[in-house]
Amino acid sequence: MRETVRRRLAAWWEVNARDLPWRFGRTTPWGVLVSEVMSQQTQMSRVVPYWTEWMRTWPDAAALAAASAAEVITAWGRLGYPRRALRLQECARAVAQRYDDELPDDYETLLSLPGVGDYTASAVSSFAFGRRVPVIDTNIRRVLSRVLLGVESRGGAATRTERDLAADALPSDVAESVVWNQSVMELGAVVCTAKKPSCEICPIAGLCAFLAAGRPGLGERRTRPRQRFQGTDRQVRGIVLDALRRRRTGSDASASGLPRDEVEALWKDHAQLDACIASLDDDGLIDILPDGSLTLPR
DNA sequence: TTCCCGAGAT
DNA sequence: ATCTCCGGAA
Repeated sequence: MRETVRRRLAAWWEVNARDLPWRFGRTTPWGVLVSEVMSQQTQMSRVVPYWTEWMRTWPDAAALAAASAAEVITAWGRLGYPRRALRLQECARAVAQRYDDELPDDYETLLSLPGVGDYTASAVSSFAFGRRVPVIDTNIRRVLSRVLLGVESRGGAATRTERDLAADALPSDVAESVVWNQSVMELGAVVCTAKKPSCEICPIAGLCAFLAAGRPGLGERRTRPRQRFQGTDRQVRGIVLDALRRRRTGSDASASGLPRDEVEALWKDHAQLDACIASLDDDGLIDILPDGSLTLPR
């Protein structure tokens, strides 16, 4: 049964895998790690152009380690969650210094790197190094839960049940385990999507417990109610950082920072603006100069 | 509104 | 276990 699922997904993967530039051995393990970090909570379609330009600029960890924070934050552009960019650079420095610019290949060591959590450590270990490791992301949780258990996965952190399921379902053959991880994840991203799964074109529809059960609970809210974006600190931080990025790339290149009055014009609520500036400073995403003007970090 | 190949702090 | 980090698009 599961063997049939595995075989059909592997065949489907051969034909339908998206041709992403970091797949099929066309980049280094470091390139795979960069793609995984950029992909955290971000759609692939948005990642591809950023990844391509990023890897052209900084082909390996040592190159990224030597860049300035301002360059890194600017190159991150509008990918979102810019702290990822700083952590990726911290990661690059750790790899360059501790591991002689060679990315470690085991889960535990990868997990110890900045910006690398459970998902990224297992994904890099599996996809870049061909290790047999269960990968658990939102897609794999959803697909395995639907196909094998017939129920929707819940939002939030992965449950013990889901971890056990992913470990149990992983093919014992090493090469097959890598294709399994990639094909299950890809199916979740392209076919077995959260809101409108395309069961009519799914290669394992006939084997799916969720479809057989009438897709119970499809479309129910799985995650906790999201914080509205308008008016949040996230929006304000984004506005401030975008202003600094655009100023840096503009012809009005800054030996000095963005003047205080121009900063205050970015957002009406100055209490919130000040709090956001303080948090950006805490995160190391901006520098506050003595005159109160702002710049990207040196 | 929800989701997107999550991580880190509390 | 829950919260906060961006931004784009369905």
